[in-house]
Amino acid sequence: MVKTNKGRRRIEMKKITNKANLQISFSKRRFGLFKKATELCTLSGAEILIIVFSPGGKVFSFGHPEVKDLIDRFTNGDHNSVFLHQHNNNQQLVEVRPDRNIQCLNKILTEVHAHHEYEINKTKSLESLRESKENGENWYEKDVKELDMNETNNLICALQGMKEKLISEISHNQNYLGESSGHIPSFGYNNSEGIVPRSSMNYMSGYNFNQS
Amino acid sequence: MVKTNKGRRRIEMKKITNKANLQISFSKRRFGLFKKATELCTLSGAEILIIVFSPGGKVFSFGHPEVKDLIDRFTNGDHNSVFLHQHNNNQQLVEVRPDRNIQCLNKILTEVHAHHEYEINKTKSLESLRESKENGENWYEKDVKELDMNETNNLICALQGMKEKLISEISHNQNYLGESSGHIPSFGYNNSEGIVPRSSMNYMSGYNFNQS
DNA sequence: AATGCTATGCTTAGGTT
DNA sequence: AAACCTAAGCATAGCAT
Repeated sequence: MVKTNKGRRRIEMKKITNKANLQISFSKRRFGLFKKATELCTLSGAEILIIVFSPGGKVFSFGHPEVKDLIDRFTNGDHNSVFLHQHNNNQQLVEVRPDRNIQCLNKILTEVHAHHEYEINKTKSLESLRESKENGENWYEKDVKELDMNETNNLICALQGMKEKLISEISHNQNYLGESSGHIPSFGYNNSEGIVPRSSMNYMSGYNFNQS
Repeated sequence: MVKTNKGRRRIEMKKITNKANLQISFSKRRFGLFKKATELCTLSGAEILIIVFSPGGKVFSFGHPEVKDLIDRFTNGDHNSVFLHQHNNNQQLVEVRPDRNIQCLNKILTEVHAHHEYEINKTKSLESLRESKENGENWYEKDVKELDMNETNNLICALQGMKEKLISEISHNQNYLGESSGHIPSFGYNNSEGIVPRSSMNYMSGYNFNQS
């Protein structure tokens, strides 16, 4: 048995051209990345979300422990944020300004937060309309100009609340973050569903995952 | 000068109790994680988002290249998603079902996507109200019951569009994803602002970042 | 406290099975 | 192809400054 194994070799830090090598390397390194994240969570108690869009168009994600909690914490506190990025293949790492980053991250989470309020209002409105429908009313299906007096009153009543909400939004303008309460849409790791322990996989003696 | 350096030593994979060690280890490993992510991006062309909530309450994030693109891609395609997680400190990794994960991730991105349409509509409505205000009209500040005939017509006109939107939402129900177009809120790494090249930092000869 | 050092442990590129 | 093997390369724990 001739040993021709040369061990790991340094590779140039640029996109791998060989397609088979790229797939293998992606797979190994993705796992390595998630393992590092797991270790960081365990050792320091940090909470981490990772989303990886693979070159093959698949999506892999890592979340610990529940992103709902992460969003809550992010939304309520003030934080620093640092972006690291390798810039233009020029062998340098760059740092993005924390204040800019916090704006970026705040934006996405603000969208999520704000949208939830929108969802609540929409649900109420839809229920109100359905209720009318169940009561045999049909004014909401007519054009406004065709409504009779009673139906017009119904419309005006139903829309009164919306008008108030609209006006109140003028004063809120776009600062709708920070004072709403209630459920925030959550995603990520969830202890109560979807967890599949892999009994044959021991953390210390090796690891492998199906990419599915 | 006596060399007492014993080199790296294996540590137990559990939360570090010594607070100073924890901080140093977190800092080093967070950087290592982001470096691995950078390499994975460069080597395979993957696109990655990482958010880390530190034990100290800070938030660090990594994004490449722009999350807008990531959201677009995620929203339009079908993907597989794999969660890795160390479960209950029992030295095993677990895998979360891809179909559950995709639902979770879809949810958050759907929220973002849908909220943008809401934002567009809100902006239009607000502009319409401001326009009226600039024209010296003040019907929108009165209670509905106090409006005169002309003002009532204004209100009905302004609300006609909202009613139509509301009704159209009945048919859409909650399947508002997938057919909207236009700008999607974006965050993350952005080439055009906030990038701070660190001239003294060479990728090959070492690296360090301020945690800020 | 943040950075430098370095021996050791861990990751992984390329090969083999 | 998918899992295994091996040694070179890389990350980092503990210490020093």
